[in-house]
Amino acid sequence: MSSGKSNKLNPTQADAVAHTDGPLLVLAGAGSGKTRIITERISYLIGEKNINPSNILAVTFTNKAANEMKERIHRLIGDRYKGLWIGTFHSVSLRILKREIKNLTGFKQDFVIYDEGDQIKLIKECMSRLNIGERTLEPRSVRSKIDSAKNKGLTPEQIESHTYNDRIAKIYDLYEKELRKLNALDFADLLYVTTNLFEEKPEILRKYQDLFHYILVDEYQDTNHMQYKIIELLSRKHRNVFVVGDDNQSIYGWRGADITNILNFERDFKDARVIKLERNYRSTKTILKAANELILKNKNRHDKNLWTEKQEGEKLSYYEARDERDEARHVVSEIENEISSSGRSYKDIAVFFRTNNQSRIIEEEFLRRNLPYTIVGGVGFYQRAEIKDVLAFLKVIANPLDNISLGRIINVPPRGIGKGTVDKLDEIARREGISLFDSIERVLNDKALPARATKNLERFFKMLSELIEMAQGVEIGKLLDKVLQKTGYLDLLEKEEERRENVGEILNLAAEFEKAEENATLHDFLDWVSLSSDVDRFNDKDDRVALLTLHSAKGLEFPVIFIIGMEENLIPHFNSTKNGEVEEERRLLYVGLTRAKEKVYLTGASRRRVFGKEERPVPSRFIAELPKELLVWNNHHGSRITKTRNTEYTDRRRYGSVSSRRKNKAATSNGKGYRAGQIIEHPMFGEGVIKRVEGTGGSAKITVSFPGRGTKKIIASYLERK
DNA sequence: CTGGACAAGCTTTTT
DNA sequence: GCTTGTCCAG
Repeated sequence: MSSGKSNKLNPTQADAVAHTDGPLLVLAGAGSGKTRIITERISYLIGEKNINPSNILAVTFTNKAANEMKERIHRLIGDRYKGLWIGTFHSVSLRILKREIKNLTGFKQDFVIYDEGDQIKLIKECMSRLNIGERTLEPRSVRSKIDSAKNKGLTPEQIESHTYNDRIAKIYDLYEKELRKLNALDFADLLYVTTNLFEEKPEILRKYQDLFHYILVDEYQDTNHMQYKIIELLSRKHRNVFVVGDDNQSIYGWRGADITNILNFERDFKDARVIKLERNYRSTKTILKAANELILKNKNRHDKNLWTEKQEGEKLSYYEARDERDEARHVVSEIENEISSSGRSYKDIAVFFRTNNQSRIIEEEFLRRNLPYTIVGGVGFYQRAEIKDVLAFLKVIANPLDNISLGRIINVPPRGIGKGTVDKLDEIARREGISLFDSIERVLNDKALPARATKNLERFFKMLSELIEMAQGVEIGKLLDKVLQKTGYLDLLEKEEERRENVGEILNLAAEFEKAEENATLHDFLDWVSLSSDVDRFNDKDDRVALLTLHSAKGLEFPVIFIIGMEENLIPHFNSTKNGEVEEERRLLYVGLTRAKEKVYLTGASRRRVFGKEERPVPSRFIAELPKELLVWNNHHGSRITKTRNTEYTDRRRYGSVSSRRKNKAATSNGKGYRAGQIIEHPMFGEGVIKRVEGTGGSAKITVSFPGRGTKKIIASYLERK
């Protein structure tokens, strides 16, 4: 990313930056200064060409990329950039919709955004209403089918007439109607409805066509059809589309990204120029050669050959571990090596994996050896139950029509409104065609429920009404505070350190948001949260090793990288080999390799537990596709590093059997060790039995079952041994 | 209505 | 193996 150290642009780069009018495709190989081209060009347009920043639209793939660009442009031209339209496709669309959606019938301006979880809940509801069992059709796959239809701009009727299952079309149809009723838009809607708006209201389209004299798109290879459509529509008047991308890094096909957008750019935009940036400023010759060689195996690509002036550099290392534990241990010991003998810092190093669940075992090993790390993504911050709960409260306050969120929190924390009551409310809401929220009021007026339920419901309704009233005019942080208190959510978390911290984090986010955005409303905050991702929160200033998926690694760079799980069925992933998507998997690995500046470590295991079953994986076909002479091959029998061998020997004994391993864990962690089955005492909960131990020492997370009080996750230092 | 025990299911990647 | 959903006793 920061390849812009060399202060002068090379001739090709300069050519792209100063390109005059008309469509231009910049095919920018990995590490060729892609971000720099865009930021320099925007600065050039504003600074040299005196273009008004509000006439420029720049679209990126992640919020992080957008923020980085903003910062860089600021550095180049100071405050003159203000007014520039910059953001992700989703956030730009949202901004347009917030202004214009009232012009479309059936939509309201104060809509909320539904994430994947909300979608699935709603789809389940639709399915049950259509009497379609979850066994015959998986809600998850229905969701992705609906999503991909929307990403292609297809209506329920259109997919019905296609080869699609007509049941999907029926669910899709009902789902859409429900979304409108709930006053909600899902992710795909943000793009889909924007295109519809442009197509149905030519005068609105014209307004934005007039506005955007210059349009720039980053990561063009990852655009889907709707995104293409938006760009195509908006650029019809001025025709100044400047897109930057690398077809070799297209890795979001599964999410509807359409690689033909970049492959057919010259066909879609007449008189388009194409500039290729083939000089890489990031990686050593060796790394680049390996990556080039690998990607050559793909057929579907623009021709492009990356080169560099950097030195040869070290060969890639490939280690075939005994099992996933040995793999983790190898990674950790190589990292320790890099730190002690090569003088690197933790933040110079990253570990990539194909699937999130691979991170757990690495994390355990890091904890054991006390290496600082951050996990980017994973069980995402925004996916955590407590965060979703808190946000659901806010969503209901912002939009009482939101049945899905209301359903989530109506009995959280438990307040005596059980399934029976909720079912009743649902029934009334459906029969009367009103929202769940309104049905509560109805029920209370009609006194249609048993006394106890009525009382509980009344209390809840009163509380919610008060909060809704309060929400007017009060700061988001304050409101959040009140919500936590009044709903009793804070009490619920009293003993849950980690969850409380997470809730604290959302309070921080609210405060930060309010500082950054003047006069921000609750709606603005919720929108912002909906469009934020965990990668956006990744902060590369802390001195920690980064643990992340290959997908989230895109756009980043590190001196040293590890790619673990180099096995068939992992990369290429099982699902891709079936679906003929191996080329995308190869690109994914290509993305991973080209993140490295100096050194690449690849690892795989010859045994691995998958779904709790012992498997014997085969090395990834991609290993064989890398030039042999650039790989240093090692396995766990090898004698390359005596240190590795020693740890392995002791570890084999240590992990020989579950029981000996547990004993050992308890015995080794200097008196603070815990193991499952042990009886402990907690100052609040009293005696309990340990169910699970994660990590070691005082900071270990211990899952304990307390008779009569449930299972809790507790930090070890809060416990007493019995 | 609540909590706990148990079973079933599932795991690709994310704006 | 872990998380989610379901069923049952209190």
